[in-house]
Amino acid sequence: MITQKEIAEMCGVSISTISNVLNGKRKVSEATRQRVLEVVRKTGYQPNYFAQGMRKQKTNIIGIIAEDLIQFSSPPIIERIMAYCEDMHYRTILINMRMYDKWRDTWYDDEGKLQSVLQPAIRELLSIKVDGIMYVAGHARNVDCFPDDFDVPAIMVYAYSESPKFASVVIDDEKGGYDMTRYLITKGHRKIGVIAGTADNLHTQKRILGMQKALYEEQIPYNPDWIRYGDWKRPSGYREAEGLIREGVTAIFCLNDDMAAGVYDYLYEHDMKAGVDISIAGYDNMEISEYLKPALTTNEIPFSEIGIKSAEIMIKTLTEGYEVKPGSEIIKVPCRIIERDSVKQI
Amino acid sequence: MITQKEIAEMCGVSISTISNVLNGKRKVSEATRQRVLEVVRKTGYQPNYFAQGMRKQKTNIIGIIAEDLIQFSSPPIIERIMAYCEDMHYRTILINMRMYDKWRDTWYDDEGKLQSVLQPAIRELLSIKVDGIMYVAGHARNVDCFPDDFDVPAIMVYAYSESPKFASVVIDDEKGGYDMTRYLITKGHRKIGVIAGTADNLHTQKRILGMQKALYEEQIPYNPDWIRYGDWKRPSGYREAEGLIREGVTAIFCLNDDMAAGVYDYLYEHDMKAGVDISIAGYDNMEISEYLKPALTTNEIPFSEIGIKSAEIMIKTLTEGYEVKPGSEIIKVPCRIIERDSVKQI
DNA sequence: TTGTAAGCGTTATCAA
DNA sequence: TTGATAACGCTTACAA
Repeated sequence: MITQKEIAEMCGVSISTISNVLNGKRKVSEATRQRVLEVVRKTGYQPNYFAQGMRKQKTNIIGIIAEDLIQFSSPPIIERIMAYCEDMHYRTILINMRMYDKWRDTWYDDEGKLQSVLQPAIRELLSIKVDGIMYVAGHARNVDCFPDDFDVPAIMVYAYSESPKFASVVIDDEKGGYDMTRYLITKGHRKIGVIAGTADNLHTQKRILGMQKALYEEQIPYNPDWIRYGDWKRPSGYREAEGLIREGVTAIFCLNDDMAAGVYDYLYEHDMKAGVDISIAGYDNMEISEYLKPALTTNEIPFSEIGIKSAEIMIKTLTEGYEVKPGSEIIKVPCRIIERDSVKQI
Repeated sequence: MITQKEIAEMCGVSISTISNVLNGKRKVSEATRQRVLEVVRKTGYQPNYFAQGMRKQKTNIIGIIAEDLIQFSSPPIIERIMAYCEDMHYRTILINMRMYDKWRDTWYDDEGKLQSVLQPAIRELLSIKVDGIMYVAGHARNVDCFPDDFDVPAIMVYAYSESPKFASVVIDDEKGGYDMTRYLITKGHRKIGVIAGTADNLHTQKRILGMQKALYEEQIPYNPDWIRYGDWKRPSGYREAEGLIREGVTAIFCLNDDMAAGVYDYLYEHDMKAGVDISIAGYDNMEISEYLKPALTTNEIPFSEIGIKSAEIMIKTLTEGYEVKPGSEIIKVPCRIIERDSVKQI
């Protein structure tokens, strides 16, 4: 690999001149400048990464730690972060902790497991001297990720930072629950059942809170019997559908699309049809929601916006020394209802 | 950040002793060894990445260039590559070219566009001095990626390398087409329609070739009228379904699940049912295939195996100086038929 | 406008 | 068994 020294020899100038041309730091005569650039281009010179990193403080690299690349939320978020950083001339480096591969469903709230892979990941990024770290969670919860005295700018993406020192970018679950409930009410529904995720989950809690607000505003009593808890998976949707239908609800709001698909399974088996015999709404706008029949009305999660927003904050912090105001920096990105054919007007 | 020099001072030894303890290269008295390790642990010393990289030739990093992280094939392949490398104590660094984001569907065969982002990506990895490069394509085709005189071990994943100097790990499309056709024949079908992808696509061509072989073996004439070309997207499945059904085929083999979903759309509209009125088979085993009703019988693409296999070859090349035998190194990983409810016995 | 030289943190070579 | 020192490629302060 060609070095500045070799270029200097070829051009008959000193190596600092080469460096100066390349970085445009000092006045260099136009003639030598052209000559140098010509040789640089011809030889395909690339600065040695390590030498540069060693010399400078900044690396212009932003480290991304993903809990799990396989989670459906991760690729679109990371894609946008990378795109934004690229536009701003920052490089990114991705560390995939592969939590699911390592521990299946058992890691969410096991601090020990998380820390055992997180700490090496952070150390690795620090030794690479990244300018900032973005933690991309697999789902919303409080994550205790960075110590309070962490001296590298860091952002929590798609989850809440335990420490108020770090900004979080999350979806607005409460508004999401509120909006969908209002939508169902607008469609004439007053007996609305819910198939929620696990009860201890933040998404679950906030969405139900939003629902309560919408019901209250319309003076519709909140009926706890109509709130059933699943486990985010399809069979639990199937399982809870029966009871809810027996209760006589006219609409079922599933807190994710997968459980909504489970409800569809139940309906299919009992010769019923979403949007005809009963109304179904989902959450996530996963690919499958467009393939269910009738297509599922659902709440789209704005992964792109989450990625962009979080990258924006990071770059702003880096370039303008933008400081996170303790406690105030939780950016909530709203979801968007995608109206399809599974909710009928009654 | 603490350095070897500081540790040396703390221990009252020279810095080369520290280095030797850390790398276990030379005999060091047990006493000093313990003392050094103690201080290292207490201070949380981390070797400076850049200094190390500058000094050593090897970095133990494998670079992954992804055409597009958003392609559904990419995350599972990359996940397995990362897992395998991690097990073998190699680090990975991922560059996402984001081809789709940049050019939508227009980049597949536009060498100029590809090279304009590929070359910087390769240069970046070379300047990081990665030990090897794995190119993860978004779909199968011949890719002209590395020059013949490329001196870093490189592997083409999920596509064919233009140059025989580099190993390729691909799916066995011909066998996939063959297997599914045989399966349909076993189920009693002799009039089998195909909704293929674009005609110039390698997946398309090889799968149809496999089908021909299976038909020939059973002495069933190949009827070109029953081969229709779509564009891999759902509406094209819908579009081609009609003609094929009019032709009186008893089964339709769709070369991806998305087009099979299009056929389902057509059936749904015409009050027909897959697995009852006609048999449908897909390809890919995308998530949706399990959600279609009746669930779609399809051919699963072994992303995990592709990832593992390619990573294995890379590590083997690196550690054993394993050399690619020109022309002979195309690893074909078989697909696996996932039998569901969309194909009936006749 | 250009060149010289120090220094970043590590490893490797050689000498002690 | 240990220590001094050169070298890796680059940036930058200072000298010319």
